Amino acid sequence: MQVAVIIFFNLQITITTDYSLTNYFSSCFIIFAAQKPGKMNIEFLIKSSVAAALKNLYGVDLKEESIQTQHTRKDFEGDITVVVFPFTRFSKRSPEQTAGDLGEYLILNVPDISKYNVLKGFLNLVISNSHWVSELNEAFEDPFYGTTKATKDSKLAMVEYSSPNTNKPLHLGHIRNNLLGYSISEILKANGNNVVKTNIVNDRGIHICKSMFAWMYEGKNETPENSGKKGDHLVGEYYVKFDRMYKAEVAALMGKGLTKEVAEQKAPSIIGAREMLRKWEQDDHEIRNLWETMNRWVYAGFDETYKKLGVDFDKIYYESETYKVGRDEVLRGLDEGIFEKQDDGSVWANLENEGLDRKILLRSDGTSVYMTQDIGTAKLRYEDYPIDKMVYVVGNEQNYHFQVLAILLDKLGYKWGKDLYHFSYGMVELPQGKMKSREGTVVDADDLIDEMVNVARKTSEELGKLDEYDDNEKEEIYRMIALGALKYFILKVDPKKTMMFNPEESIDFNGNTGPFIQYTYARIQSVLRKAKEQGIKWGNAQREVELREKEVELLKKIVVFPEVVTESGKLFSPALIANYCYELVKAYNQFYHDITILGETDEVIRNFRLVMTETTGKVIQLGFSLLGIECPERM
RNA sequence: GCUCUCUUAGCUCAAUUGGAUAGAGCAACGGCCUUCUAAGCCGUAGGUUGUGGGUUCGAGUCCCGCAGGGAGUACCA
Repeated sequence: MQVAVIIFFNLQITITTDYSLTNYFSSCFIIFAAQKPGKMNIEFLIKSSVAAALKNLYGVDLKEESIQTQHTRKDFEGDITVVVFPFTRFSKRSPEQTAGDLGEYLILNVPDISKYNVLKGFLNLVISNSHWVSELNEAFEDPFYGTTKATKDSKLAMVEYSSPNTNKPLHLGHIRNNLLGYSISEILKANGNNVVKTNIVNDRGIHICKSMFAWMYEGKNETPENSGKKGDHLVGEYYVKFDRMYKAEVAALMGKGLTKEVAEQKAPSIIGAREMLRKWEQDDHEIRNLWETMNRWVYAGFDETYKKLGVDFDKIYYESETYKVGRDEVLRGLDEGIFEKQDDGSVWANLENEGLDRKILLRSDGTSVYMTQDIGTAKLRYEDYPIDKMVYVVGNEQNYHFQVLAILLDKLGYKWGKDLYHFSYGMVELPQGKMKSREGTVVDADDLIDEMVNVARKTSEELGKLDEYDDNEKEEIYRMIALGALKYFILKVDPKKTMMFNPEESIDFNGNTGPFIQYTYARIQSVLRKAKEQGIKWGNAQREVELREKEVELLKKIVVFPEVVTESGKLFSPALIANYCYELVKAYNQFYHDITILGETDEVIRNFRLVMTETTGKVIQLGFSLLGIECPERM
């Protein structure tokens, strides 16, 4: 039986006036996976034994959580290290002596500890091989090793990601968002949560009106069908055309002596687009039809890109369906005196008491802004689902927006308002700096994926390992490798950090890359295939098998996988999974290089190596599935 | 201006959240395929963790100052 207890820490109650980011958005979705009864995790066992030792030796009561352990560094002998500095105040002895006391106690009381040594204030414990082997057997037997299945009663997390505007195609920035959103969802699932993946499509607003305006004036009835262009790209072209038109008009007006500010308001194209937005909100037939048509083109394009990326959604919200709910909420807030109306008719929230500025909620012409619809969307979602945790995967440029959103929802009386979690990730930069559509430096998602596939094809053909496959199978493998490279490259870096994407260097398949890890997986499958061909059968390893150093290292890497899954769930970090997979694979390749598997004549040892090989493959696949990366059987 | 944030090897990133001698990959140089997939393995070289102080048994990590990047502060989304 497997039990998972999930506890939500609500960190905001203590402070009433401080609305700083840390209070709202520090990771407050903390998961505790309970130990399986009878199968005590070794670190926990050591912690409780240390606690008992401290009580016994020095008469102090310390909780297990306050005892620090870590994996012993490679340069020292041992597997698990207890940090004893904090205990010297109780022992009134030197760190070395204290560590020695504890070591003696542990070796007498914990059978799985075979040796210990002391260095300064560090007590290094050597765990017996038989313990590691029995953990390996558990991993070997469990097809979902390291993960916890959700039940009907598990907590429900809703994860919003992607959230495109419908006026232009997806680019590199969206790719990071989509990969993070998908991966975070998988990681939360693996930690025993129910997850609803959702997408809010920003299908209405001034941006799409700009594309519509340009299409009406310059479009000549161009459609995806008659032009052969992908729908989202076509609409994006008109957005760019609008921008050019607008810039030219502003320049012309400034030439006539208007100031920049006035010219920007008086340009005919922007007035036209605004008029379209106003008509749209009034349900004008002609405008609505054009809007529907152009959005339909865009969705067809997006679907293609999502499919290529391998991401999906359980529930899609459209801003056009939620903004009214938001507007009603704002008007209710106005009635209740939470918000205020300015003379020109615009509605504002005054957040000066919270240390922030005033924020507009409705324009003077009555139309909604981004914030308005986000209020409505949030309300609808909580009506539609019994959400325990709402996660927004949105770039850190919107930190302020989400800080304000949480406060507004709180002011509107929603108790969950302050529990919204903004999973704030860093921007993607190019060697030339930020991506700018006007300067043509945007890396288009479709182009990038196609380019990655081309490189994968070329590399694979040079290596010539897939020659006996037919073309369809080959293309499928090229696709897996290309996406493996792209996804791993992006997910291996800490989501919070700004990352650099160099299109040339990112298309590398050697070293710390997705294809290297996929390659190791393929290699493992090859060994297992050969074993089967030779009629070899393998099963649970014998506990008393003799182990070589590379084997122990690999073994220890395999069995920390569950810990990594838990940690990545707590920290919302696919990067932890990615970096773990790399370390695991590195350990496997060293083992593979130095030690024969099928060539081993001692059947007990050969069996152990096969169990370890198969389990490594499984863990790679499980880990990569949390990143949304597939593993080919051959490459 | 104000708020937030970042700065680790030539480049791209790690560092078990305050622990031991700061690690990988790429790039450079040298070695290993008659043996389970060389998209691999091994080695050499590369660092005053931007800078100055502070906190303590211990700081890349926490606090304060300075320098330099980035983001936000819109009737944009």
